[in-house]
Amino acid sequence: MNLFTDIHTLVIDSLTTLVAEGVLPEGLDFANVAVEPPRDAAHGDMATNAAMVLAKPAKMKPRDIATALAAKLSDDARVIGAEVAGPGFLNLRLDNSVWQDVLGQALAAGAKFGRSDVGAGKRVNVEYVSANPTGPLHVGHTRGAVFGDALASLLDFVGYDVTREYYINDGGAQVDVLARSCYLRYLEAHGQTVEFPDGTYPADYLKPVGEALKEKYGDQFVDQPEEAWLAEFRLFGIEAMMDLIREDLALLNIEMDHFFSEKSLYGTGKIEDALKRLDGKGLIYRGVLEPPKGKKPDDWEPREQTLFKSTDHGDDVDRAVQKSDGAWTYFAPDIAYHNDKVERGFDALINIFGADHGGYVKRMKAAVSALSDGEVPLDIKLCQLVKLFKNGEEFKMSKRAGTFVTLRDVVDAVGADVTRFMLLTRKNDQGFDFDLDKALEQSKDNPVFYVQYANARIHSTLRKATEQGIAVDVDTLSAADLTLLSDEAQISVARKVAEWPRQVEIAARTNEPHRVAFFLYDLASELHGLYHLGKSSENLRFVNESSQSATHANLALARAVSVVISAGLGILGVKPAEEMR
RNA sequence: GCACCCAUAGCUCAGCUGGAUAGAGCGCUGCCCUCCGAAGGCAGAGGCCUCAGGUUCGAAUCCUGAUGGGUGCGCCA
Repeated sequence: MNLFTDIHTLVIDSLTTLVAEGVLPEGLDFANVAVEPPRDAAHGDMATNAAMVLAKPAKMKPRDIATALAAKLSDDARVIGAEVAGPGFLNLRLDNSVWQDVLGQALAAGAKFGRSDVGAGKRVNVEYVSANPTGPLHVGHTRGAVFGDALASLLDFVGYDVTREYYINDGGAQVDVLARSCYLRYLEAHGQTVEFPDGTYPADYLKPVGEALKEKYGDQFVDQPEEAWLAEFRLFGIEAMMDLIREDLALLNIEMDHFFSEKSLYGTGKIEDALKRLDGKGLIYRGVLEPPKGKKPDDWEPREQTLFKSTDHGDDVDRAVQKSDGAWTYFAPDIAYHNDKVERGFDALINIFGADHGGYVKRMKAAVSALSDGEVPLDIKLCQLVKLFKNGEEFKMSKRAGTFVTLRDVVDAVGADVTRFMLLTRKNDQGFDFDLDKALEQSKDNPVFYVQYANARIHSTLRKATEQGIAVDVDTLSAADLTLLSDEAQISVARKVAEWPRQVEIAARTNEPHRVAFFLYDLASELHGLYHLGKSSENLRFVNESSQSATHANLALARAVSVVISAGLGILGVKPAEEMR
């Protein structure tokens, strides 16, 4: 299915034969032998570095190895040229039929084209968003939400068994603050004038919660002390906020498989169990932490508390799991939560954090490493900050000034598809300036539009063909004589299509969905280019009046491109457009 | 003070885990609609990949150290 792995296999087989024949010495390690598309198409279709990698261990000249390998590879029908170049590269030229075959495969596989089993059904847990249940999602959360979701889809595409998970921080002091803020709105709903002291949330989105509380409880808590209503209001508030958050996620078509409650870890022995597990490995001890350097802690005094020896697993300092008064730190339930993930049997864990949580990476990795004895890898992807721009000016976020830019604001402004694509057209660890005006522009400057346009063009062409009485269904196109696609421009597009399975694999291996977005842009560019060549040469026109068989072949090519664009956009969570409006 | 991330064209960014002459969009200079959507295409100019060392056949990519920017850093959440 993946042409590159096929050729890689061919190269390795040929090398093995050369060893058997005594041309190459025994015991060579072929692990570093790579087969890649050369950067410059003039160098051929594929290139291998085998000769250079093996030259030293084999104690031979690279060019001698390359020459021997070239002779072997030329025996394969697919290889029509093998040239030694530069320091010892071996450039392979493949028969056009190779690319034409791939198009046939793409049409036959449809939406499945590019899927693979490299994930081997391994269970991966992708935790993302995990915003505190104290309000709607804002721009900062949006990037992590989109990134995590696309990554999950990507991993699913290459054969992992993926669980999308959200950790609800409903156990700490911030939900008490929420409860108090809800109470103030509740009083307000009863006609009182309220003020929001420091340490409460004055936000408008709690007004309806206040109303709902009034609806539910009437005035029974109006003059009551905090103990009377805190627990109830907290529960109610969290539920309301999670509803809000779920709605926000739905705006971006994100649906979680599992919501995990921090609260469920308390009073159930889960935290104790997790720490016992660490203790059993000798990683829990009583001790005193060094004061933090740099900042001048005015109220610092050394106190003995329970610590996790995270330095044994790569952290810079050991971390407290229990405060000196015996209460759990924030880290303790986090350990328990990840212990739970390990116990649920996941083969790999991925967490998506905002840049502001960069400081927790080491300790979380240390915890998972310790809990799973290094068996379960935890990859943490940090999403850097998003700055919003409109009319060339930056939108500053400030809760106090009330300029709180929500996820909903962004989606309202540019739509879910644009939001998703734009945020994914960037490496996660790169900061992002999101220009809302540009995102709405319908031009080449806007990658979403450009890719969508390519797909719409294909469908427009297919519609046009249908109007002319030409059959464009998949069966007809699959039966087309693809050998007619022999022009370099057509083969070039086919090459790009053939690259898709490889690109998804790379993207999945590196946990980098942005690679998919960039690939789609390139593919769209190929398509636009070929389309315009049709203006000058008739046989490159998708609909060719003088030859029905050429038309079918061209439309097969176009449809194969569409198949890949649809699949790629599917991974990114963007709906492929069949026409532009 | 410490940790993590980033530094590539005037601007915004890619660069397939070490490969050949470092790519794309915008902007700039030109060209291309009697034609399946010009909402596009083609071409040109533009680079000491921040700097200095190191590793090797080979470095934008890996290591060390600077410099500049970002994000964090107690028993907070």
